[in-house]
Amino acid sequence: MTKKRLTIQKIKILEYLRSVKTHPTVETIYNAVKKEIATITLATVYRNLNLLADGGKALRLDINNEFHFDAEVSNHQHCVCKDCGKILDISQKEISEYAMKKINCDKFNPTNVQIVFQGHCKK
Amino acid sequence: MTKKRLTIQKIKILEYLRSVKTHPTVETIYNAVKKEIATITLATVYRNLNLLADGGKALRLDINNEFHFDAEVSNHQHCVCKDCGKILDISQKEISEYAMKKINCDKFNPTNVQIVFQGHCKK
DNA sequence: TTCCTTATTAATAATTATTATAAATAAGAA
DNA sequence: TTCTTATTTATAATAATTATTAATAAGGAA
Repeated sequence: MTKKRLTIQKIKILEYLRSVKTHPTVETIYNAVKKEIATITLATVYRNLNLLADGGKALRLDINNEFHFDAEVSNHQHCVCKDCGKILDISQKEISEYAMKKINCDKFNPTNVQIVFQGHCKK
Repeated sequence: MTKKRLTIQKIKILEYLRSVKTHPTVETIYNAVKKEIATITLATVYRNLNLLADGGKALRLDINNEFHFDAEVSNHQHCVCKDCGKILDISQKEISEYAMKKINCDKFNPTNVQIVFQGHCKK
């Protein structure tokens, strides 16, 4: 029962994350928020992003061996280019819904799906 | 056109990976193969696993912020427990097939999907 | 408002995962 | 067997993430 406190660090981080439609890394978010809170540290950004993810207010994507965050938590999917690493959004709810509806595993209780298409982006 | 050479390191790594149905990390694979090739190094294991993944002979899964490898490359899905990090296999081809059939993005050419269910394992 | 408790932050160090480098080794063709 | 060079080993370097601790500040109580 630890009571959470609302800090400007939390506010600015979420504010930034909601303002972009990219899927920024912690480093990118850190650099952006630093413009408003000059003393903020990477550890603070990490901590708050993890809190957001744990609280269901953001997605934490494990892509290209680093974390990417996304404030859009509704059913959508991602495409990752094997060549350049770029991440694209897809919004076809039916794909995620189908997966959640069909999955059948007695040893596991699924709460959500992450669907990542791999391939090549047409530049 | 670099001609690949078949080394015992490559052979033993793939052999081990095919012998397990878990989703070992590089470290785990390294420790296992080390029992047969005492002088093998982590870098060699990394290099060969990445070659396997690039060659389509293994899956490289970005889970819990580290790589997990899987010699089973056919259409299957994974479940990751948010509590203990355990990875379970699901084999419902229709789920991946549906995703590949439905995806519609003019900016991207998908070659495969990785579907990861998140939730809680029933211990 | 002021005071108090303690969650949170900043600053820093430590850890962990992964990749790079260069000399030594060994596949496989000649 | 010899030769070329891809691969390995050993090691160092890098990059991402987490841990530690004293200082700060959120928010409830007086």
